[in-house]
Amino acid sequence: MHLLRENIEKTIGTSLTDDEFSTFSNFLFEKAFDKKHLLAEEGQVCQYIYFLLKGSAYSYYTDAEGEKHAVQFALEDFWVSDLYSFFSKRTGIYNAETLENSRCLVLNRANFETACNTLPTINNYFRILIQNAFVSLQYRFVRRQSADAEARYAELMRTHPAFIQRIPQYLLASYLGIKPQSLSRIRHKHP
Amino acid sequence: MHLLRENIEKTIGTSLTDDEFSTFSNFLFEKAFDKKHLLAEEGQVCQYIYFLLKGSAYSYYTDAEGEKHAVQFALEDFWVSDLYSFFSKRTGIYNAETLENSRCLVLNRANFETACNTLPTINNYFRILIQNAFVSLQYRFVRRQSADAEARYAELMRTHPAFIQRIPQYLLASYLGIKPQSLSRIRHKHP
DNA sequence: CGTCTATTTGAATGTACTCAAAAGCGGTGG
DNA sequence: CCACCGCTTTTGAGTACATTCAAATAGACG
Repeated sequence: MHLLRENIEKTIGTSLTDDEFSTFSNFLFEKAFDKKHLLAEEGQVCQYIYFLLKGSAYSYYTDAEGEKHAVQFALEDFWVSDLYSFFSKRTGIYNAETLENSRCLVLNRANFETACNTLPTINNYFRILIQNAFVSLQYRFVRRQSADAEARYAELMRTHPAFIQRIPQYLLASYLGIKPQSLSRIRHKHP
Repeated sequence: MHLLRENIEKTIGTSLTDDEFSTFSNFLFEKAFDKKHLLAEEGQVCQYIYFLLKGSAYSYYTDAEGEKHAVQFALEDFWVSDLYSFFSKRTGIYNAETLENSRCLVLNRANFETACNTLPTINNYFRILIQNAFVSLQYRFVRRQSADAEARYAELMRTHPAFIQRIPQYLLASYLGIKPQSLSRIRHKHP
């Protein structure tokens, strides 16, 4: 729980009062999930977002051929969900699932909206969080367009070494937009 | 100006009071720009975001080889800027420039922050705006990973016909992550 | 252990790229 | 007005990065 408080304070750049945080934390509940548990499912309207206290998870997109494409990885201190569905209330197009046994703080949409509308600090927190997510994704996108697989992998190693350690290779490949065979060849060249 | 008000009301799903809107509009000023005017420049900290009242603009990333990659197009009713730099206050890595002679509403960062911190409705507006931008970009990203150039172009035609009309082909190609020659070949096949 | 999943390696293939050049379009000035 | 210039689009031929298909090896889990 204090992991979330730290995350909020780090994100907005100021401390929370105990009161503010405790008000917000009443909107959340803690829950443990087994490995491979589906947190969000394509075809369902996604009702929750999850803050990882322990463990790991990822979200992915399944294309028409049934191929899965990793969208986001979440380790401790990350939020994960199908944000498309959560924000738009529409049928989900992504899946999210745990990679390890995990403990999460869970926030449902009604509470998310109430918190945003009644706690300016929290509204701010989520605005900044999503701003950061947006600029990160935009950068990942332009690198996907402009750099080859080898350079993108090198960049991932540099910026997210924890992913390389904890996420299986075929998912890292998918995240980079290549096939597991290609990533294996890249790793072979650069030990 | 009323274009912005409509955009806000459409985005947050409720109307603004005249008072709220007029308070917010005091943070903005209107400005005309010639075609090819740089709105945000790589290497500079980006101080403004621009809401297009008339005309068009786009943002792009320049890679190590000097190749330009279109990141976003903006027509009337769109915001455009280097959001990475604007939000983070860091040296910009994107450029933004007008494609036609344009009129914009300009919002500087200090005013953006003041507006977000003093006008809950506006904070909400920008949070939802960026949420929408995020989910759109995420979808564009997974389609980049999972669909070939032809399918991505067909999708762009369907979802953003106005882009096809008003944006030069070499920029559309770049936006799709392909070369102008390739887009030309795709268009040749599918008239 | 045995089975299932993940990773590695090899060879052939394909989508989009590069290089190259021609044709089309648009604006500018003589 | 049209001739010219620069920029955009088209078309052709050869190429490359990553893919597909295939199979062997390695690793994880019950």
